[in-house]
Amino acid sequence: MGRAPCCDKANVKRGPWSPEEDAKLKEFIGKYGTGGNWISLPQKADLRRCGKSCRLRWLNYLRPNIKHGEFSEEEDRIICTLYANIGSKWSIIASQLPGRTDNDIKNYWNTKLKKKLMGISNPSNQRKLFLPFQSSLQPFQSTHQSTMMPTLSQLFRDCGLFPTHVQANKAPSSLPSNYLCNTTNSSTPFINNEYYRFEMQDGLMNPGRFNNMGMFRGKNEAASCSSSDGSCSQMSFGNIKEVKQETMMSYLHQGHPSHGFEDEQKFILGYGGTSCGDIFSATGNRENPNHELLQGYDNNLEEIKQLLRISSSINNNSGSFYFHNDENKTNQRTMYFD
DNA sequence: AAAGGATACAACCGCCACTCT
DNA sequence: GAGAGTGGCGGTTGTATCCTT
Repeated sequence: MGRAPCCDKANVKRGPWSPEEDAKLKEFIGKYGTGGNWISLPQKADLRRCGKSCRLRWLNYLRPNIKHGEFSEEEDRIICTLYANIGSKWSIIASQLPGRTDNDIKNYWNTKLKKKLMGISNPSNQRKLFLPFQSSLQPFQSTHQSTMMPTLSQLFRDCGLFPTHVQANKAPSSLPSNYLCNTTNSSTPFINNEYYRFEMQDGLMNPGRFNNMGMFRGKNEAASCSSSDGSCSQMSFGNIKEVKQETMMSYLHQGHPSHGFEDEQKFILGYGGTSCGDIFSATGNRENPNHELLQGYDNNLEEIKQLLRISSSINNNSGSFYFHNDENKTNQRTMYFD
């Protein structure tokens, strides 16, 4: 037997509030306050409404100092930052935005902000994310490693991603085929038909919802999403990601199959290859010595972490980053979301 | 101009935690 | 300690409005 309803649903009005109802509620609370009991308030205020409905109407719409209308850039930033760190704790987020209600922020996130972040991810429309990477980044130089730089595995681990090693014959049968690299290229030194799954650590992000986060990178996937001028490469992660080692290593050793390694090594492929190889290293399978660093990204580490978290959050099925390098401005890189 | 789809936002629902008896 | 009552919260739905064809 379920619990009794908070009110007699047959005898309460539902749906949008009329101006008269608003006025009654406002007047009553203005005179008497809520009395610490929302359930009994409607009767006292002569409102045929559920107490919960009164509470919601007051908190979200009628109470003083409610801010309506457009969210500012600063508010966007705060919401993104907090969402990235604590998830959908709307009441906590609202507490950091005076005048905004949790409902407001939740609606704003679900209808606009999330799409805004996702929309700019499409490299084809070349819309920039809210924060372009524009800094004094140095081009990736695999021969100049610095032990001061964080490795990508560290970075991902900071964001709750960690690798677990899965043998091919133990790979789940439900593995979606489109995430497998079907290349038959056997010239790479790692053709063990091994898969790697990267999962989210519980607790860091919304537990349960993100518990199968992972990342992949492969010939096919990268080729399919590279920009036309070849200056854009991809690093992806999502819910169901199995990585074929062969695919990864082909990057490390051969470079991008469609663009060639030389052109992109210092900017993007170096980065992508780095990520794969470095994460592989956590399982003891790394062979390429030149993929250790996130060179040049140290100043933006927190931003990258934040973006990783946000992108993870807003992509239930798959997610991608695109690092775009403007060849005319060698120190400018832009990060796109998918 | 009309129809259908998309979007924005108010409101509702159900669960959980806390308090009181 | 148990159970009822209530507030608070996040997810979801309903609907008015806007946009596109």
